[in-house]
Amino acid sequence: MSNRTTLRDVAKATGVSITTVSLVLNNHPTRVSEEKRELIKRKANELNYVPNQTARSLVTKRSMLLALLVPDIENLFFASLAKEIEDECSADGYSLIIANSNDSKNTERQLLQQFEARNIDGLFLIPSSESTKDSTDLRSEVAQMSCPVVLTDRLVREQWCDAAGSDNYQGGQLAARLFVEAGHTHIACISGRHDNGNAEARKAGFVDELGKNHITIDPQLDCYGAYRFDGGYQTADRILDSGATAVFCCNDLMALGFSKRAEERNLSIPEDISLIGYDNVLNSLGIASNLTTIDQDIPQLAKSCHAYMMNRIKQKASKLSPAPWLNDPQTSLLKPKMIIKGSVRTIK
Amino acid sequence: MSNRTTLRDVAKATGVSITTVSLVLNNHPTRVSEEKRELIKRKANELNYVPNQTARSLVTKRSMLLALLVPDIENLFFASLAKEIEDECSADGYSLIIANSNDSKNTERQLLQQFEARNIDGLFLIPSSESTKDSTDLRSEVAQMSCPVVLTDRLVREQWCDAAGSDNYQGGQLAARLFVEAGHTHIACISGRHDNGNAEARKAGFVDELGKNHITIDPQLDCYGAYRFDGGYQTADRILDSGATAVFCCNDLMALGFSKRAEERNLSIPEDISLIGYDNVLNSLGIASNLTTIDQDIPQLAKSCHAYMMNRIKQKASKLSPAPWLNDPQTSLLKPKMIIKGSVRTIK
DNA sequence: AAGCCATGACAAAACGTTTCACTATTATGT
DNA sequence: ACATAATAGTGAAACGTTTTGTCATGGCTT
Repeated sequence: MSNRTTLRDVAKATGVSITTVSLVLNNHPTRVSEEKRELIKRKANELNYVPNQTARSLVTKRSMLLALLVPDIENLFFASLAKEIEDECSADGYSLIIANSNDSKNTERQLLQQFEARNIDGLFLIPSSESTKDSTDLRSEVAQMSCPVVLTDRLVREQWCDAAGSDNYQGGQLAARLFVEAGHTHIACISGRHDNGNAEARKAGFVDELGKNHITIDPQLDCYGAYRFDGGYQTADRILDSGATAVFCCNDLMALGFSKRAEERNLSIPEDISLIGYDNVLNSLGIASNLTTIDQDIPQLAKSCHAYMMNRIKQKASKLSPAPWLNDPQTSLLKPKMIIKGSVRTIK
Repeated sequence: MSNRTTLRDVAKATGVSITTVSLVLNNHPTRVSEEKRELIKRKANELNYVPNQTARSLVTKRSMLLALLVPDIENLFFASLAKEIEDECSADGYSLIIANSNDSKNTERQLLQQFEARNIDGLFLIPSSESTKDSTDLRSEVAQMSCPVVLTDRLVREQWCDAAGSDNYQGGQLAARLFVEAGHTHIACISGRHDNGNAEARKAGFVDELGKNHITIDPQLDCYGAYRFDGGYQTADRILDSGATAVFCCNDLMALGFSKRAEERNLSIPEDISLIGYDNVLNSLGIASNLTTIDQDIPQLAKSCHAYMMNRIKQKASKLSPAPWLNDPQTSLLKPKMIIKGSVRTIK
């Protein structure tokens, strides 16, 4: 509205200059008598003065606004990540714009422009699947931005800016090791054909680790599905008919679908077949489950990203080079954690 | 950063005034020769000029920024709503700030202030549970805002600003009617003790409609649980032991928990007991399910809210009264829709 | 030749802050 | 009594836009 209280109004009401009011309300170290100080604060309160962040941004060149670009806010993993990142940011006085790219490279590009126009102070970027496959376009778009960018969750092959994600390869290895230690040799895997690299890495780690133990996956049992309930449900029959004793699903929803089908066939987990999922997402969905799965520490991931961001923001304030956040890019890969529930049986 | 291209830069590069550049780039109807027009646009592009929305906001008094305050972004319902609202807004050139109140009245208040400071053009507000119960505080906070507010999804008893939600009472009635028509008379209900009024309304509609058909719910079978999987799972035994033939769960997750327990006891749905859920959320979660449930048309809800918002924004631009969006508040209640799957059996 | 209109373009104010450099007043030291 | 220093506070520029009112030019009408 037009009639919000401004510094000028407060100044007028207290009989001092705008400068003084500004100085006092921002608690700047300046010489103003205690009485005036009190008076100004009181009046500002009375008049319901709220500083105009827009005007402030214009002169300070800091908007106190960060942005998070997610491929799909309806995906619980991203929603949780968004929540955690927002918590981190607001603890530092920043607001967060959350926007959806719908995993489209095009929307992604448009949103980067929008963010730039809004003078955000930093961007947490979860690239679209397409951009993870070939990041050259994204890279040049990011280079045009005038604020730090931190690649979040989804890494790209080339390392050209700070990035924090989860070590999916190692997660796959963990799953493999658990199966091996439990004595399984006839093992299946359900992954997806098209993805952003994360699930791919899970499978690679799984397969490689099995290989180290001289176990190979029967190509018949190397299944692909959508990353949803159906993906597990539909491929279940093939695996259940094969006599495999263990299945690794590249995410929990597929594992849930798999177990549903197993149940329908009166097979039980883990008595008849062992199962490992990925993401540890079922409990957050409110679905009680005994699925052994692999957890990505989302709060920790948020912390890492946020830490990178704050560093770059500080650095930017001090340096003069054009895009200091593209120098010396850091990457951190969080260790995944096995969450042991009851879905893996030891074979003697 | 400091070195973004400004209007001045473009003006200098083309040898015209800042005014002219601004006029041309905004496609204002003004008299500028075609050659200059082209030249300006070309140069602006070359220099990668991006208008500074902050500066623009300061003078136009429109930030093109809307905000959405949700109680819990990790709740799929809100996540979907957020996505839909964002889509609506960005189609109009607005950006959306999504923030989490964690259902805390306190955080809610703080965020309202933040939004105000940022000169948002409008706020979609999903009140905290506490505020739905007693909205007097919220009301006065909203009255302090200088932008339109639209109450979203969660209504408050007093109608003091535009609001759009779903008719939960009617949803409960739908469930009751379906059971009645299917010939059920021994009916149970699982709801939650503490909520924001929405699930309460569902239950009230359910109970009232049953009453009209001279059916009452045995107090023994009027159960309360948390609004999660466990809520249904834990109360299941009591209901299953009672000989009830039908259960209405105030949300899908409780229904899922209930059916899990039933399955464990080798009872099947709907052969042994009929079940209705609420929210139609399982399929969006990627969980295939045969649960008959009640759907809230989220895209439509988003459209309604957005329509209210755009009207109020227009109105504000034209009127001079202090807070025109508090006059003549509109409320719209969307009709819920029964999604028939296979979880209700007809008793002959 | 004077008046008028259309065209093409611009200067300057305004938006609400922050911040730098500066002034006016009073107190202190000698 | 004078210089110096500390105290209390202010004026004005700057941030990058939008927008209003004005100006210069040249062609057309009378």
